Amino acid sequence: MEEDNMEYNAALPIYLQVVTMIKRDIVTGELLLGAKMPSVRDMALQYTINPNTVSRVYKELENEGICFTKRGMGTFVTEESAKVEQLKQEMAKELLEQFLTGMKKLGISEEEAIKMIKEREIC
Amino acid sequence: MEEDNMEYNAALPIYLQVVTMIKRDIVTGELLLGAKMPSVRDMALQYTINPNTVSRVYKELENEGICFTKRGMGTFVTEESAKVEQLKQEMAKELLEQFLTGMKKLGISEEEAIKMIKEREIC
Amino acid sequence: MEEDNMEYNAALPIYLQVVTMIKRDIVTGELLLGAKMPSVRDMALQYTINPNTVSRVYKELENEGICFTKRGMGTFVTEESAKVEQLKQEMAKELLEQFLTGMKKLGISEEEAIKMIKEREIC
Amino acid sequence: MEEDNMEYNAALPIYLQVVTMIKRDIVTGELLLGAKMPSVRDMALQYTINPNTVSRVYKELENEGICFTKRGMGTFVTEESAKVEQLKQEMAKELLEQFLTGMKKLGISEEEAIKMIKEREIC
DNA sequence: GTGGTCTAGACCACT
DNA sequence: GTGGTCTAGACCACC
Repeated sequence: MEEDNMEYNAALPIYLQVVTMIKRDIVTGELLLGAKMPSVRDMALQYTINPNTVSRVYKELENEGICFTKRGMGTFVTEESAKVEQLKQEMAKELLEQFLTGMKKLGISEEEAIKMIKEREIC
Repeated sequence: MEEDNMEYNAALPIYLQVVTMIKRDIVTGELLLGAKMPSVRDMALQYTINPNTVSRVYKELENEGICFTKRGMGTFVTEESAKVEQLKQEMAKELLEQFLTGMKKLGISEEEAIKMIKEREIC
Repeated sequence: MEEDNMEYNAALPIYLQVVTMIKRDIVTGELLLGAKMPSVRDMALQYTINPNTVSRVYKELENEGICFTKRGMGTFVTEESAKVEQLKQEMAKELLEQFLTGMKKLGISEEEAIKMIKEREIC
Repeated sequence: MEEDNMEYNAALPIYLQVVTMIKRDIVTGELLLGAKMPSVRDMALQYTINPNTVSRVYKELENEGICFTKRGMGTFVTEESAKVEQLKQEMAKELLEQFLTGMKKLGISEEEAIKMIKEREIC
């Protein structure tokens, strides 16, 4: 989505931030199932990071079963739609937890939170 | 709440991040209406930031009508509960927007989001 | 066991060879459950490899659940004996497969292989 | 069997590794008794090694009585089946020793090793 | 061209 | 002291 001139959060390793961004692109369909991903060198330029850091990103994504590599061919998005669906659920759940804990810190219950969503819907 | 060993986001000025944390403490009641807030020096130690940055934080909070200063006495939380309630609504709304836009990016509608909250509630 | 002046097989990445050696040390009890492992820098000296390569070794072992890390404290062997037992079984199975496929290539059946083991036992 | 794109172990001289591969081919019958072996040049291409190295391989095989050379005709596999049988036993024994010492290192006895073979057989 | 690996050296946060 | 991360630059095997 927005790669260049990215500002990286100091609290989280760059490679994990890039992992998250790529995951989002896969879930949103910006990166299609089975699609070839940018080469290590290209992505290094896109995200203005070191190629080694990109390798780490790809390795992490591979460990999680989200990508796979063909030697000499490149790195590709998994072809299993179930994997992507699982990823979507995980990311949604994380968002939801952040939201509800944030609300709880403000002293707002889940019922009230749902009510706020619905009221907003009307506007 | 949790001041020390804080990790600051490079993308946002530190003073604004501290402002948010203090607002949250006021909304949750950790800092009561009319209560005396820590001295600039003490808060600088608590948050491990520069006293000048704390001054900026207090100035910002005063501008927003959340705090007021008595010369020679210190800085105090506003005594208007309406102000705090308004603050709570603002912060809640921001959380909600973040949540819903995040979900939208994942291709999840508000209805589905609400459903997820309710399902989670059961567990 | 034998770390220094090691000769590394060109066919397999060094980091995976070291991973295997460490696994063997854990299975044989040379590295006990929960024991502190050498620091990244020490192991780099022991195995005459780069500290970064050791980090990769430790990360791989952690991914496999064989080690865990305490920030600022070091890396430790897992405390779950079940994990070590599983590791032992995996390594034994690999040895067995290598043996039987090797024998098969020589035109020797499993029965004959077993017979050879038993006959050797007598000597 | 598989000559090209071979990966050679840095710990053992290449010529000895090739010797082992050819022995295996003789034992398995891939190279028949008395058969003419490839010319030094052809084998050099097959195994992507230097012709001098092939000469050394043939010399070693001749020393072990596995091959013989007819001047001007080429190199041939021995015609003595007893020699091949002996070779087979030697290679099998080496495999077996490797297997059992490996298992011993894992703390697994010969009886248990045999049991593992049998259990595997059932599957 | 592709990714995979290794080294060297640096800085960081945590204990 | 510990491991974690990042960069820079190199060489390799595979296609």
